[in-house]
Amino acid sequence: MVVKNKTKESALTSVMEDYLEAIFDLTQTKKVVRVKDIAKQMNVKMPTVSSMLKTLKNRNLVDYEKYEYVELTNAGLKIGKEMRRRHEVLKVFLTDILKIKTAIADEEACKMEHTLSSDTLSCLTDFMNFIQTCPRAGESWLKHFNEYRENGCTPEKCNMQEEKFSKEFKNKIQKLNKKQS
Amino acid sequence: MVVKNKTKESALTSVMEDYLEAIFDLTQTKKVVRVKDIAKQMNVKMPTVSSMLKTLKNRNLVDYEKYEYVELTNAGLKIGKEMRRRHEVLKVFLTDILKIKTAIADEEACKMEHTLSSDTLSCLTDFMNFIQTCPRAGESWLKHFNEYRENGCTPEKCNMQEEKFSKEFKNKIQKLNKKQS
DNA sequence: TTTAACTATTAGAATATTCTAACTTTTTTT
DNA sequence: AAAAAAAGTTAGAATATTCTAATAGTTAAA
Repeated sequence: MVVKNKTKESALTSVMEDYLEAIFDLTQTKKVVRVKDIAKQMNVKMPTVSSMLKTLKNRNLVDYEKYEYVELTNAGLKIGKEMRRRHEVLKVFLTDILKIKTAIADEEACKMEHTLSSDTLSCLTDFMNFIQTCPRAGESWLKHFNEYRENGCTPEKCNMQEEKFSKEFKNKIQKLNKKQS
Repeated sequence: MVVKNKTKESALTSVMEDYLEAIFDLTQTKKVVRVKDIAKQMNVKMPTVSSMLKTLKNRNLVDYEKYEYVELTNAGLKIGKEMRRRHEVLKVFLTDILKIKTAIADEEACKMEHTLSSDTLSCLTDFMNFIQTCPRAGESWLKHFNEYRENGCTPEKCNMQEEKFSKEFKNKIQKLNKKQS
């Protein structure tokens, strides 16, 4: 009996990427990852997870045997981690620059992370780095952006004190720059 | 014989939105819109368009009779136009702020326009308005962002001359604020 | 250790989008 | 107007993702 190696070489779908990210996230939190956990995280039913695990296994992205724990292969880990990084970049932009609420920012980041090329994403991190570094921007500048949003138009308040960002914010952005780790 | 009104009330898929935007774009350029034009614009084959037109017709988003021209209904027009506006907002952000090349910006905008909520999108326009209005930002500030990208780190160049943006840029952003028109 | 409660799998169906191949209508050319 | 070309349609299949219902393993409790 001939058993074919069914590795598909076509591009991953964004749904597959979502599953890899979800599994990656779960391995950070839990000791072991199970079908049920993934189903909950992805907001789908268990049979859906079973079938996706088959797909991911065919592509050598997960190690999985029926009824056992789910583990990412190196290839799967790499993708899951990268999706997580993208998610974080977008989330920081949405929450810390655009001042969007965390819950919503998470949702939107989740959808955007698949659509943006890594080039665009690195432009965005550069932009955030720049905002953080440039003496003409700074924290008060962003604060004025908020006032601007709320009151309409008060840009004359943006005066010129040189100002840096908090260490927390800097660290946050710093981390986003690393592609591998 | 009973003929059901097959209007579906479930949410539009992003593919449907793409088609509506494509048809809207084509009506701006061409006198009449045909299946062939949509197929070209969407990069699909004609039968795919035929079948999508049926779907959109069932939802009362297009007026279409076999072999005739395609027209948007008011409902379809509204959606097509809104998708176009979203596309523009994102494209301006990508090209004018992040300095991404037009062709790539178009691609990415096309994918992002479906994923962002209108709240987030309006935060983004606010942000662009603010950058354009705030005396601490301005055109030279963005220029320094570019230098920053290329050379690594030269934010000390961001000094304090008050500076406004060109009228072209202002107009561009101004237009993006109107939701209806 | 047998039962009960979870957890997970298979089988089969539904939806959405796309394609190719074959056929039909419409338009243009000779 | 007949033939050729272009445009459009239908039918049928493929892929990806999801679901429900029914079944089967696994673990914990009595």
